[in-house]
Amino acid sequence: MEFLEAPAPACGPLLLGWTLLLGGVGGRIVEVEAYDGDEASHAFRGRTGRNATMFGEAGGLYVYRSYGIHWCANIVCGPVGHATALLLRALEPTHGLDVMRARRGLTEPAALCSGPGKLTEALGITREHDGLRVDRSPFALLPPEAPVAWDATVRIGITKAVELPWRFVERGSPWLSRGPRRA
DNA sequence: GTATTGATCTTCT
DNA sequence: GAAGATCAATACA
Repeated sequence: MEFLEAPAPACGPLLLGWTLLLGGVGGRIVEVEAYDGDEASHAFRGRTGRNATMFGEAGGLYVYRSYGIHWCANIVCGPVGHATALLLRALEPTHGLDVMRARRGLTEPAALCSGPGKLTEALGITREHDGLRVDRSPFALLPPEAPVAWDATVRIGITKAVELPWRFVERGSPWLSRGPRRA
């Protein structure tokens, strides 16, 4: 996990293929977005109550409420105080499929974790997990078994700094979030 | 198939 | 008081 000490845009491709588990439930990371001091970052205007976790150690989990309905989870990168993080946008479900299906009320595996709000619901991530480390219980972060081929595209769902190519996806993965357009 | 909108709440201005 | 790193349902072609 030493690679997380770098700013998020450099960490992004390296995080693809890792397996994130919460209580033994989760999957391979196939889509992330980097935020690093740009206008779309929650930390753009400095430290606040909400984004305090982003200013902490690399490997921490920054969880926030999105649109009043969903939770979104980031893995904090960079040196302490840099406030750079990777938004988890999609997982390939590999562990605890039955649990995730029950939480999401679905039978369709392709829709279990194909979006930031979906994967937090599937894993059961909430505000309680804000500030916890992804490499310690109840979380686990397992390295990729093989190198991952990836592409960089523009980020999704934001209104500022739209042009930065800071969305990283596993090439050809069928588990990606939908977004306005595919990569 | 694509486009539009409602749900619902925390945070910051 | 407005905006927002979303999702799912509905409306239209």
